[in-house]
Amino acid sequence: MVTIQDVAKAAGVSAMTVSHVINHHPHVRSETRARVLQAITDLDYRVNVAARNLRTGRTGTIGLGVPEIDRPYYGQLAAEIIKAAARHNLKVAIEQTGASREGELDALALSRNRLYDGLILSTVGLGPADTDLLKIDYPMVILGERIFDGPVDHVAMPNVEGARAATAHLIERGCRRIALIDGAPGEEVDVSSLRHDGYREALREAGIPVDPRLLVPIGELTMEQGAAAAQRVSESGAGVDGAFCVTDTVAIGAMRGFADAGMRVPQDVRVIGFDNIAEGAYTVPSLSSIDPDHALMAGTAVGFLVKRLAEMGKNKQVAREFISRFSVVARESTG
Amino acid sequence: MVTIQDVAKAAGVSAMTVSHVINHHPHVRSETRARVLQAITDLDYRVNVAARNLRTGRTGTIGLGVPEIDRPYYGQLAAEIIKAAARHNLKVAIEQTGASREGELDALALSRNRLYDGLILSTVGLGPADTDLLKIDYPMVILGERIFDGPVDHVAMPNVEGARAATAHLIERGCRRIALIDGAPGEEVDVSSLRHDGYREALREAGIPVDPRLLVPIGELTMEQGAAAAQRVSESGAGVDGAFCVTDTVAIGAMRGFADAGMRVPQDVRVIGFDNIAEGAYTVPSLSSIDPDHALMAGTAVGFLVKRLAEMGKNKQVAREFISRFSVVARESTG
DNA sequence: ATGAAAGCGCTAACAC
DNA sequence: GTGTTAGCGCTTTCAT
Repeated sequence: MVTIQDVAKAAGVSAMTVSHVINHHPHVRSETRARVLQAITDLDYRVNVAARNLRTGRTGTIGLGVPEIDRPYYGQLAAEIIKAAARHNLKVAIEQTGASREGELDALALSRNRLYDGLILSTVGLGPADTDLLKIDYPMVILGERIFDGPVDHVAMPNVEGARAATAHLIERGCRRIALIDGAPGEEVDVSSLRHDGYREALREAGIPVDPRLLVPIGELTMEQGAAAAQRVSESGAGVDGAFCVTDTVAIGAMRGFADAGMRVPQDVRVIGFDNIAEGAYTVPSLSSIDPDHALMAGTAVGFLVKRLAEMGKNKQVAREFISRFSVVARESTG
Repeated sequence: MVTIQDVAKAAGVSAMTVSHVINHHPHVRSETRARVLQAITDLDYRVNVAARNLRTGRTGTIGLGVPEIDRPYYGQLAAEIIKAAARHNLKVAIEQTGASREGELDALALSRNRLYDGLILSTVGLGPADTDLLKIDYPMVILGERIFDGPVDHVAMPNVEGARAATAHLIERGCRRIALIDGAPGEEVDVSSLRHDGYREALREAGIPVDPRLLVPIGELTMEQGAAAAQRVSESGAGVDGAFCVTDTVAIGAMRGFADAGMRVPQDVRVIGFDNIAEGAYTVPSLSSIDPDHALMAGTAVGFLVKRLAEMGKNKQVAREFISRFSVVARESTG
């Protein structure tokens, strides 16, 4: 293995000078720099990342904690985050939390190992009760929900407003018996309950009462459970004519479930989701959705983290917060 | 920061003993071990991973190079690989190669930085011409295609056989004018050309001539291009009554394209894909596919890599190779 | 503009 | 079963 010493010897300088060249420090004569660069090329020298890490305390890698990387929404988010991180010369390691509080706490615990320079954590299981656990001196950005008051950076979706707009969109299209297919209510203030609030707001504004028979909670936000929920509400005799699904994944499942129940989308029942995953444009019928601008969220989250990294050791700054914009994407499923 | 020395002092032993305890070395008196563990707990000690890396030359992280993590197939593969790696206490960092030869070469180049202990690379752009570039002394597993003769481990799909079975399935269901929607032919022996071969074999076995008008190459294996291709072949007057799509993603797009062209699936045209991504079970109609057993492939790839890691420094072993099994998943799209 | 010294925290090799 | 020594490759500090 070629070390910085070998390069120094070959270039007739000290290891320090080689280090200066590698790290683009200014005070190196250009003639010296050229000699060093030549030696680096000749010997095919590569910095030993582990040694640099030990010395600098940085690893050049950030962690990304998501429920499961194979869910389309998180895959698309991860793709954007990896690209944004690359612009800052940061690598991204993926942790799968399994959408559980325990998994998310495990991801948090990693921070203490200083395996990564920072962590972007997409929470769905943690709640306000866990605020204290987030009070760690470690660069971290919580992604997805805005549920903690603690001094931690957030990049959030416009959950309530987006859900209200989605529901209002169905109402505009003539729906009056709108089902809400969302996560089972828990004690945590999570994505489902925020979108649940938006649904209720839109109904109230339109003067439509909430019918409990149209509230269909599911245990997991999967296509499978979305399909089962749609079938259940179709056959319940509640007279459903629209469905707001808490995520696109659930919505795609729901469209499948309605088809199985003999309901046509959008003629018999209109369906809208949330997230605007890429697949939604290609389903039959194509899926209307709320687009929270993934790329903007991903870029902002990485930007927040990079700022935190730069601030390490300095006085703690106030928590940054960003709530993404959204737009209603009307496609065939609400046509 | 608490170091191993601090723990040693607190426990009244040497740093070496603490190290032995941490690394589960056998020859430590259980009474001593207990004292050390107590000190670790009391001080909330964490190993400094960077220091350990420098000393051992291992990082505990492997790289996974995929075209794009937001494509369902790669997301599902990555999820399995992360789980399999976790069983060996390995973290996974994701590199996106953009499905280009350059991106894949970049991922390969990372090996020289020794940033990861090894690399699992899902190739779609590299070809036999790049064999020499793979002759590096670095633990690596090529995933997805079996196209190199070099001394590098492979985990491959049954591409030709799977494609033949998919096409044969369409023929069984009565199709005679079967379109092939696959990647544009290049010089590389890539996934498309292998599945192309399988398609031709099945037609030959059934005595059906290949009609060039039914061969629809696309530039990128996306839903968008799948949709465009389906529309094109529908409107070409070639009388298509079936379509084998090189991936499920393309097939989902193709079903959309057929719908846009006024063709009903499966009544007017039957469609089958390849990969059996989770979404295929929930499309309307649900998508028939070839299931190459992702979990088995992922587990085998990680297993190969772990074996290579264990062999580092020893004599080079012969390249391992594994070709996954497959099954035909018949759903509504070929009903 | 360049370099000498020191040491980041850990563990392999060996001694006892 | 436990401890001593040495050093992994790099960069911070400070000197010149």
